[in-house]
Amino acid sequence: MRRASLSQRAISMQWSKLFIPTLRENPAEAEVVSHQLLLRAGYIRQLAAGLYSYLFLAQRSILKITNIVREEMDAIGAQEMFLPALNPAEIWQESGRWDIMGANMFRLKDRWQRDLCLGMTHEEIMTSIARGELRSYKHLPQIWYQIQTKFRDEPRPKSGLLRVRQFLMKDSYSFDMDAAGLDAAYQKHYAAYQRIFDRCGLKYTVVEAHSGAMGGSQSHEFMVSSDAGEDFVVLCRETGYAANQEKAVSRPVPPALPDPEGDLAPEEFHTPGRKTIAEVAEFTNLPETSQMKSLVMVADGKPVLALLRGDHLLSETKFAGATGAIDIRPAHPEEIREWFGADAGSLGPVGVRNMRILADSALEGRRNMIAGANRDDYHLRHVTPGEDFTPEYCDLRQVAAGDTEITTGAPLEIVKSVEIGHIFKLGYKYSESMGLRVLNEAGQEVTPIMGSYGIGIERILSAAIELYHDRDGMSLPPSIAPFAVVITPVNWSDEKQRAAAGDLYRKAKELGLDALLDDRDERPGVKFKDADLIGVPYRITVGKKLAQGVAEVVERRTRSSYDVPLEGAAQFVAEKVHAG
RNA sequence: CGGGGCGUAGCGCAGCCUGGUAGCGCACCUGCCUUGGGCGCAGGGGGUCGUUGGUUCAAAUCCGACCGCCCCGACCA
Repeated sequence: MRRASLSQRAISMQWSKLFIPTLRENPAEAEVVSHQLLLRAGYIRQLAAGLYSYLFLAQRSILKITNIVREEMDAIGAQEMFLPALNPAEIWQESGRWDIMGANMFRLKDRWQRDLCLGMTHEEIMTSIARGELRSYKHLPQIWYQIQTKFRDEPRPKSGLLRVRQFLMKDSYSFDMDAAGLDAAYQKHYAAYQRIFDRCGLKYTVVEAHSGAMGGSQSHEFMVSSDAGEDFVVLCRETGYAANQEKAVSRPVPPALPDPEGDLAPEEFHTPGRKTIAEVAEFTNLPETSQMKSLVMVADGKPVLALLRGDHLLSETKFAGATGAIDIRPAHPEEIREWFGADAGSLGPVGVRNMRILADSALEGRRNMIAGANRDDYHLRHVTPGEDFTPEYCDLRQVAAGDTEITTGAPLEIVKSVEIGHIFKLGYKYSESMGLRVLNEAGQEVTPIMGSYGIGIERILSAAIELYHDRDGMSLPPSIAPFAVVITPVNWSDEKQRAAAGDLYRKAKELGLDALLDDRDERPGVKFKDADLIGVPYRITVGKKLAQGVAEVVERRTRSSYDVPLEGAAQFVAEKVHAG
């Protein structure tokens, strides 16, 4: 006896009719967990390196994510647009990025041999729209966004959906009259991103990020800690300091041995075959912290000598920032030979005249260290910065394990992370180069200031899987899971269970839940395994307790199980889901 | 772009060294059976052995070239 109003509602999400190609074994090519599970759970299939088809489950999840993004972007007054992915070369040439992007940009020609490319981001297009239409301060501020496919010819696509050649990005762009306006737009995005990632159920950290060589005054990245990540984040639990390793600063561990006192002159000594810091340290019986590391870099074509404490690593990002150069590379061996008269392994700052010498701040105040002599197989002892050579001090080193917070000395952690969002203040880079001008109140032409804000849609899904999985599969947050609840009759050939499960399905739909009915005539084990694998947050099992009018609700993540009266089961789940 | 690994049925793999009928598990189809954690029995379908040259009477197997995919380093949502 069914209620007429309900019996009209068809069961549309019947597992037996859906395409959910789950795999019992992990495909061999998948290394990271999210990649393995996306394949195994039938979310995606690979077409080529860095190109994936999003099957039914992935698409449902992605739609949920984009809806959340859309709602929160709309809530800060951002306006959604849809821009061409296929772009003419000219617009990228205007900003200079046609050349800068190099091989990372997909390029093609049309039938008339005109150059085109596939968009990697949309600063140019957005700015070109703005310059054509925004004329007055009265038109500002504006925030425009899109959720669209981006193309990047990645040198190495990898890790499933984490690094691919075609992906979805929410990118927004703000236009303001002045820095204060940009601050406001930036803060709006910051807050919106927090709401978005909170709603997606992610655990994330907001870190200070490197903002690029041009005009970027401030930048934050939203990071999810994961071994599958490609970034390193430096965190301080005590002070709350959080920064990308590219930008992070720290107090280094003190030198293992105090420097010799006194005003000693550099003194050459023979170090046959000792090239690396470790070899020289062993040979001299002085720790790596007493060595001075000399790296020869080429910054925009000019040689620069970078000096670090022996145990420290150069941060190329910081080095680029310190030199102001765009193009950075280590010098070739022949160049080193030409400039120093010695090979890498015996290089040092003493006597170097023809290039800039940058020294990491950890060398400031040090005395009588070991450095290369610029003569093969020779080193110098008693080298003192500021006396034996004059460097420019700056922060050049990569924060290392064991370093402490720069002001308080509190311990730092270095955490591998996935970047899911990035906000940054562009400044005038595009508005300037592309000629966006508006009149201010005084009738003068001014250049609006811009911000740019991205979110990697697939990365939200991947990061959620990295964060929430166990031996049996995914356990996605209800907000982004393709289904919130699966109703599983243990024995489909049992008429009573079938009817009860159907009723539960309809009830769940009525309550606004994304429900799935597992109507397959499979063994219960198969159904349970599949439900666990695809990560449905709640399962209502209709089985042997049906006779007592009881269904079992299982929470995927905790494995908690609740015996609930049949009529109340859907409501029970709905409350759990809405409680977040 | 530098280094490493792998291409055999939808998935996971063996076979290759030592050339001679292409195999196993899972999945799939049919029937029976079973129904609270990938159940059992029986029968069955499915392969240009990545491509292409070469060696040979004969190549999945030996040699060369190419292509594709994965992983480690330089790039980024």
